[in-house]
Amino acid sequence: MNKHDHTDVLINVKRELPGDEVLCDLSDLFKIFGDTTRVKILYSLFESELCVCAIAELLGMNQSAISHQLRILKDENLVANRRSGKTVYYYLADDHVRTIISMGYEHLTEKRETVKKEALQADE
Amino acid sequence: MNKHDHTDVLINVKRELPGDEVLCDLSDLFKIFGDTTRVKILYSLFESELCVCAIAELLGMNQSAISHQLRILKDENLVANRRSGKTVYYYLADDHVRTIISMGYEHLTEKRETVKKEALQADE
DNA sequence: CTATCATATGAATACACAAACATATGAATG
DNA sequence: CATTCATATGTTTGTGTATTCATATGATAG
Repeated sequence: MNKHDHTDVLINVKRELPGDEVLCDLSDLFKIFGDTTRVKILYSLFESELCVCAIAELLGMNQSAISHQLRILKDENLVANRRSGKTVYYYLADDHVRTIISMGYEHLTEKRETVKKEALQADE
Repeated sequence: MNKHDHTDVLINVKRELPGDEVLCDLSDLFKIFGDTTRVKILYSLFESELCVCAIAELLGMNQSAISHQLRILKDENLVANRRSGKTVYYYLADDHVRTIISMGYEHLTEKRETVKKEALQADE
């Protein structure tokens, strides 16, 4: 073997790496959070449950667009809904949503601080 | 106003909702995790730092594809690298990566258990 | 049971982006 | 300094998907 060899390291890594299906499910989950509209919807529901047209009004978007996204969120068990007459109220189905988003938020703010620091150092 | 009105609720929601830019950055961050290849790379780095071709070998993919993804991960400050001669070793730059992924993983396992329970109930 | 409001769904379009291919940079070795 | 190995980058192509428009379902009131 002339080119450099990684079999030793890879043995350990492979052992700890979850199966393909799990990793796909994981990225599929994060894909849900990887859309501005969906994040906005979820964040809005932090405060209180909302009906579809309220969300549409809030985000300045089509009712249809919101409905489509809510369906995706519901299919992934991130939101649930209850019907009251003609209107349907959506709410967060899971506290993990809050945690996951907060975690991302924290990462962002730390990153921003780092950028600030670097800018200050560059000024000196 | 005949159609139903949400101004009251929306006032509160609007007050707590972060600005557009923050929410975009947030979804952009999650978008990074929303790709199987990138999740696999990140998960691999949980164990130990790895050079590009080791990752390529591990995932059975092009070196080019891996490089492109590593660049994206680096731009988002999720991984960093060090050079040792010809080879470049990548490693996790931030412990948030572990937390975020673990959080997603946890959500998934709970969801799986719910599905199992439902299946059991359906059997009865 | 018809009209209207609230939501859902189907189809079409437009855009983003991952992977592959080709090629460039960059470091070490003889 | 030319060659080879390791990685990076530019470009293209195909696929996935968010949004919109049009329309369907579902519920209530008169």
